[in-house]
Amino acid sequence: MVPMDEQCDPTELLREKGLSRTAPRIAVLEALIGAAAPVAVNDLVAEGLKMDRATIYRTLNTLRDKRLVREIPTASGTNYYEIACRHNPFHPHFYCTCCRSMTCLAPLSMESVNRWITLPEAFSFKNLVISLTGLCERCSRPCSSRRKE
Amino acid sequence: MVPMDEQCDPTELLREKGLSRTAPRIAVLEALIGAAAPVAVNDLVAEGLKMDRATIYRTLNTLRDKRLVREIPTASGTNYYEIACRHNPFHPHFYCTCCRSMTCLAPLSMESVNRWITLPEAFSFKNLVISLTGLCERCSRPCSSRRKE
DNA sequence: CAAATATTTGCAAACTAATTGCATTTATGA
DNA sequence: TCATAAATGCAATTAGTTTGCAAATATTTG
Repeated sequence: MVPMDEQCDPTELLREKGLSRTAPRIAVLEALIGAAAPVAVNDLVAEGLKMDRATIYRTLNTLRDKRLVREIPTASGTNYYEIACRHNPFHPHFYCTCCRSMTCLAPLSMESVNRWITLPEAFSFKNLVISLTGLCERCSRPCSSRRKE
Repeated sequence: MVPMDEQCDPTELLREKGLSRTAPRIAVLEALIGAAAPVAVNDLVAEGLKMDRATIYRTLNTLRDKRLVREIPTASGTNYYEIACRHNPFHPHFYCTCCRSMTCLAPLSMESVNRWITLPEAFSFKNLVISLTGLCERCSRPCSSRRKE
């Protein structure tokens, strides 16, 4: 949960990036700022976001391009999104293939990442994703008899 | 490109994992062993794999579950696959959002990964993916005027 | 080695996530 | 406040992947 202070004020974030402040954009940013972990578009709708799915997708793409949100793909085909302000520094994620929830792991400094991962020159880097998959605490308990793919 | 020796013989790999040796499974394994980088199902078909797409997807899922192949998701919604024998140790990938090609980066020892990424106990780990996105060498050249998303 | 059983494949249809075209609405800047 | 550019909603579409079921293939058993 990211505290909503001046660094994470939707209106301010949009202004800084030169994006127009529309109701949908502010609503999406607020939802992401209030989320405890990355969410999928379905989650946003389920949580009551009252706008067309196409608008949500377009908004998320815009915010991702401006680096206001991070996009985390999963092999199930669903992308997850989280706010990318300085109060939510880069970190790996854990995706539970059973309940399809995402958990944030401990933040990782970019220096340590750069120490281990080197990109050939001439490649222009844009984004990094580190994700683990498996079963979360709840779903790995023996009693739970759900999808274990 | 992985040399096709005894460690990477499709028939042998299937036997070790207790999977029946069917023509489609062998063909998919051969295609992956011969690939220089992770491929998507579309690539396999384009390269001449003569089997139903449903069978390719089912086969890849089976091989992934048995840890014979690694599955690498992308935010574009397409999954990529690579062989996971000992001649192809774990490594991060670079995905070019322009030409949609994947490049393998330098291998990373699991010890170093474990030094930086810790998973809470009670989570059962199954898979790790580290991927960078951006533009590859070719697509980042100024003359190329294609998708730069 | 042949028959019985279990597994896998191909085909068609279905499903999910995400994108797109276009008319309408909303935000911005003079 | 008005003119212009940008963003939204709706409906339709695309792309990737999965699923049910009958036919084919592999494995097991006698």
